[in-house]
Amino acid sequence: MSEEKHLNFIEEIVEEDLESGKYKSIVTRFPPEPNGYLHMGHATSICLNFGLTKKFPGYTNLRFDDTNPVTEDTEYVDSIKEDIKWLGFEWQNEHYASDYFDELYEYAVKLINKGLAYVDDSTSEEIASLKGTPTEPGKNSKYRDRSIAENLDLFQRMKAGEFPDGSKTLRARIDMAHPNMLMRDPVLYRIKHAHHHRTGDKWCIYPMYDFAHGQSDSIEKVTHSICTLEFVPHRELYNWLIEKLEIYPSHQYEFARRNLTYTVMSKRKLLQLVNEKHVDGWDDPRMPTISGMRRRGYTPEAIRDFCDRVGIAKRENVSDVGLLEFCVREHLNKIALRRMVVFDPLKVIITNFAEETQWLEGEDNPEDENSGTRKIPFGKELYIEREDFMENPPKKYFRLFPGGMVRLKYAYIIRCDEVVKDDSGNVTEVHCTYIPESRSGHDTSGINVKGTLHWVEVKNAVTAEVRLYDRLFKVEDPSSEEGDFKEYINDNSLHTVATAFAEPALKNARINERYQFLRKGYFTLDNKDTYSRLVFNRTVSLKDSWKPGQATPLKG
RNA sequence: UGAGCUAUGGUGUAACGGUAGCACUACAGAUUUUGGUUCUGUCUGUCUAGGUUCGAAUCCUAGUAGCUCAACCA
Repeated sequence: MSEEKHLNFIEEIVEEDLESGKYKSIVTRFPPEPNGYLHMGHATSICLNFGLTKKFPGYTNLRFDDTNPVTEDTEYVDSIKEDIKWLGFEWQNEHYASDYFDELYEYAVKLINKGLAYVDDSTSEEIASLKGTPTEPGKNSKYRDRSIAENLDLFQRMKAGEFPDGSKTLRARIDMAHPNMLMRDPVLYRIKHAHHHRTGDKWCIYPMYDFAHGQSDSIEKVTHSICTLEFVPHRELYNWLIEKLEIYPSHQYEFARRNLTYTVMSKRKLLQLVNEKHVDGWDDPRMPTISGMRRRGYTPEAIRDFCDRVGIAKRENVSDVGLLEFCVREHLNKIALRRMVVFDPLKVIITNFAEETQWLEGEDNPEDENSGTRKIPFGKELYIEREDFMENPPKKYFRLFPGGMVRLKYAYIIRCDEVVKDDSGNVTEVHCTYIPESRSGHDTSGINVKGTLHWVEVKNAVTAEVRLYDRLFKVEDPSSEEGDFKEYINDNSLHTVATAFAEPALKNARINERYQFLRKGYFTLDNKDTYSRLVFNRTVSLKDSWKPGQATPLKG
């Protein structure tokens, strides 16, 4: 009884409808248009629609809203299906609005017969100018009062291909003075002699969104048709058509689309980024697309968790991408294999260590009792991170400095004895001694050090390319800034480390496996560019709460 | 100058006439062989003005602000 259920407003509606007996079970649908790739905004909708029928009895369909053949393609159909599956959802039925073209045509004839639709010969410019404006009523088209017989004949001939593109439309006959502009005799059908990805050349007239979406919902007996806020004005037309057509009454509900800080979310803008080569493609790891996030190493669990935490409401919002990153870190912390990789090497010579390599053991994941261990080579010559050494450290510097001691993770405590520099004063090598009694797990030295560093043995190191991603934009909300959103692109959103040095266990890295490079962040193998070499994408950095002091950093 | 939608900390979201809560962020501390993780604590909020009520974030009225609508796109 003490269970807390923070239902969002749509779940509340569903719960009421179920409790009142209006429905025994519900039907929802995810209705993408196959003209682009899915992004984080779609993920919200997917989680909502599919989540509803996980929480309540019923099922969810996948339906492609493919009513505009000139922009749509099977390539997108395939990617959309892959993305939904990857996110972890299964649809009950796979439908296409184009499957209903025959029924839709009959619906149109029915409307004509009721005197509720007419064929208009006006050009699109004429239709636009007679439409009025939000503050002024529109005017009737001179074709508005054609006889039913003439409309029937004309519409049939439109279908038969007798007229060229754009020469005629079928319009609903509602009210040109209606305060809702969508009710001012909306276009229902237009002529397009275009090849459709599924129906081929069968049709040369295609229904508009408003004459396909709601009707498809109705045909599929969708109970709760959920869409975003910009469709609110369409609801009146949605209901009008269902009423006049006397078909199954699906109901439309609207929620606010999800925006994320430091990115853009409209298909149009994402397409621009792709076309103008600001990114590497739809699946560039910096893109907020599902495929981009997948390539970057985000997990479906993390994305679903994010959608849950962020919730659903009706007000405009821009969610903090930091929360998404939090969800990603939280999941990855539990599953990622720990490995050591040095990005910017500084050579360390352990002067009192033997020539032979010693193989040490390291746990794969301290957060997971069931995870295994791997062997790590330790030797006389090591690499540490250049930024982990400072000749003149600030206060509270836990890392290595002359005379200072640190632990090398999984290995020994070392003390820095000597710094070797080149002619221009850059540090080229650090000479250290190790404390033999300080081996990890067998430490009897009694020495306590503050810092623990990651490292890689030179002799057995494997090389890898590492790609470090940052936010795609410099400002939180590029779309709301002055001027073009592309002016705010972050030029440093990708930093490539051409040659990083990794411990040998990473030779066997597998696509889809997640790694935590100790003290560096979470990484995964790139799913495209890894053929003969290792390429890692940084999924997200580790949280870093250390604020460097005022001392000057090591140069070089 | 029409119609519609929305206003709760920095962000997102609860509270359904009865103690404004949760999460992220930020900050402080504890623990730590990752300056990670974990744990503890702190800061910050009901758009404005009236009204109804014993009591209002919630209901009413009027403002204000933001968003949407004039594609043969979805």
